[in-house]
Amino acid sequence: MQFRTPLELGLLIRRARRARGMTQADLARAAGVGRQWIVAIEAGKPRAELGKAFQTLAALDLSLSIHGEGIPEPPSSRIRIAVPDIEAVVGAHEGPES
Amino acid sequence: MQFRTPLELGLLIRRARRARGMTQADLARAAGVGRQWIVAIEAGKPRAELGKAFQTLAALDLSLSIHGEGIPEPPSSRIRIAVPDIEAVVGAHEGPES
DNA sequence: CATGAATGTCGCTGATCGCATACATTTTAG
DNA sequence: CTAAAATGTATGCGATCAGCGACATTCATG
Repeated sequence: MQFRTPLELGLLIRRARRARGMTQADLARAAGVGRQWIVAIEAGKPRAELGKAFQTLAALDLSLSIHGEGIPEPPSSRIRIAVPDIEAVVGAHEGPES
Repeated sequence: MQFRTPLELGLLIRRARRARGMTQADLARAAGVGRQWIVAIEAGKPRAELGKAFQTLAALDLSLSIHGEGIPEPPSSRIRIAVPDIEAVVGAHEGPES
């Protein structure tokens, strides 16, 4: 699921929290922040602390990923293809040289 | 590329910035923040403003995604399989009933 | 409808923010 | 090596934060 604003992040946090049957107070305790802060982040507060956002995502067992120019791709998505040495293959069919 | 801390985010921002040949001042201007803030975020400052982080990612044309319990998957990754109506299939081979 | 839980809001406080400017240090070119 | 550019650091400033406690409001559920 892609997102690009604090508001979208807040809505996603809320969905995930509810999917786990947690109250704002529960999540606040689990993330080590004030309940008020959860209220704010779910409402999309743009000036909230970045670090607490990470703590909250961790408390919800959510993982973030980023991608774009200059960001390495995970190896799992990089398909490795064995490229044969053409000369060697051809040579094998022609028998030893000269 | 997955990440879970402000420091990792900072390093990724730095890599993306350099991949684009931008200086911190360039990025600061593009993202609408002070150069000092770029220095801080790249260093992993945990109390930086969430909103400015989004602005910065946008300025670098980077996109964020999140996943975990309670987060909807993008439709493109959901493979749709047509499930045949077994009764109907069997019936077609047996001819009309009774 | 009644009640308790969950959620949103207010005012207060000490702490921190982010910007600007100036300066120090490191890196990059010539 | 030297000069310029890029990056990191320090100080001062007004503005905002996040937590707390107390309420107000909305949501469930019987």
